[in-house]
Amino acid sequence: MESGLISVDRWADGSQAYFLTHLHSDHTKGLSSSWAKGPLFCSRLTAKLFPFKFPHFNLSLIRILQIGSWHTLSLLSSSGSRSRVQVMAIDAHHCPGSVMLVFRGEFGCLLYTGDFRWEANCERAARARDMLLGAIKDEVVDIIYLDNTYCNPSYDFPSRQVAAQQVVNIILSHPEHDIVIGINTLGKEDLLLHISRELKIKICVWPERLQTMHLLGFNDIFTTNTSITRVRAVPQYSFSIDTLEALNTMHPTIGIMPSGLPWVKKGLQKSENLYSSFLTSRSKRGRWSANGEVRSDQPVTNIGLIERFHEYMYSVPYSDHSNYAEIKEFVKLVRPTKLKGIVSSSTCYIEPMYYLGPFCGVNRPAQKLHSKHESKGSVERAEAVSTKSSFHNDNFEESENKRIKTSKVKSSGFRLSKFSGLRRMSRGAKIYETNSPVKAEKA
DNA sequence: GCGATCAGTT
DNA sequence: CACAACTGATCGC
Repeated sequence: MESGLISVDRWADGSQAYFLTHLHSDHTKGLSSSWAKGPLFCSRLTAKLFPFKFPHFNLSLIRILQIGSWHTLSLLSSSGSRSRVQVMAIDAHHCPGSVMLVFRGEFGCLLYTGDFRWEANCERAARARDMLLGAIKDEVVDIIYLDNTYCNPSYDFPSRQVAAQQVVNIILSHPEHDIVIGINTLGKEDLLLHISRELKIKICVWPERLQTMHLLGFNDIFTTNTSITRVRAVPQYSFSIDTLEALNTMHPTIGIMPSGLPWVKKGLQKSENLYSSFLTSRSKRGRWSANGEVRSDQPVTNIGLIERFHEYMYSVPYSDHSNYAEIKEFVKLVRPTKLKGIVSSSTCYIEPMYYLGPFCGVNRPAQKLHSKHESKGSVERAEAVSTKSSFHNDNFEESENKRIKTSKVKSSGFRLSKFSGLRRMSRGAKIYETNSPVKAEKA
């Protein structure tokens, strides 16, 4: 394999520059405290959090990318000549420190989103949007390496703002309960801040998480003292129905999982009314206890599901990844020549071009302005294609499921080692080789 | 002790 | 069941 490469969230040998979009463990697999393969570029905040995750990391290898500024690297091609590469980091709004990366060079212009949430109507998103448009205004983006986690029209869930308010409503409807919220080592801070602000209470976290909060600059909102607040965040992995049942033998407690499982809609495109609130239907069915819980006469603004899948446990669709509509908006904004997914999941991986191909194309500014008039028509055409596609996709998923079920049956009685082969593949990409056309591969 | 892989959790 | 993000066990060095 040729040398002279750039790697993003990928840590194999052979690159001259390594980029980290954010500090979640599925993007740092292969990174360690003893890292010595080359310079590592990341945002200032990621760099600040770095020693916490990798205590003895050689910090002299870290290069900070100023958000919104072009940085120029000079890489050595195999022929010995220098090749100039420019890179800009842009806020990805996924977790603290997370960025997307725009690369320019003789290979063209590439955009690596990392994990990202592209929410409209938020100041921070507007800044990122302006930055991105500024960065690519004179470019044609050849490839987006896309966070395609929820790149499927069936993934529909509300903004984090709305989901956070849903959490607050659940807490308000349980005035006598202790509240336990499952979170990971990084991310969902905004949710906790929202709760703290709305309810005017501190949030309890575990000691390491408090350190992280302090590093992030939140000094007065969080505590490790369980006795001064009824809202507590705990590591998601250590949080189960069993835990809650045990807690409930001491004191009434409910759990909230701000993450993502059951928003997958089954009959979504059917007559199922998107706007009929799950809350309402639940309370009609009497699944909510009577005393002061969420009432059915409140304004129905929640589109995503709040699911109470256990007496003590709620699931709220608070996601740090973009939903399908947001991904679509993003692709329409950038109009890349091509898309590649950076996530390939065990089941139902859909090639992003399958749905979003219609939104790719030339992104020259003149055409963007022009397209205003025609956008309606083109969107409608695209929707038609998309709808059609989803039919095929349903079939695809179904057959996938059948296939897996079949293999399950065939090997019943065994722990399926076959499954391990189907598990999530690691993310990241080697996105540039000098002296060769743009080339990418999943790790 | 370290890294990689696998298994299992919510 | 689905997913992202994570811990923990085990193996080879």
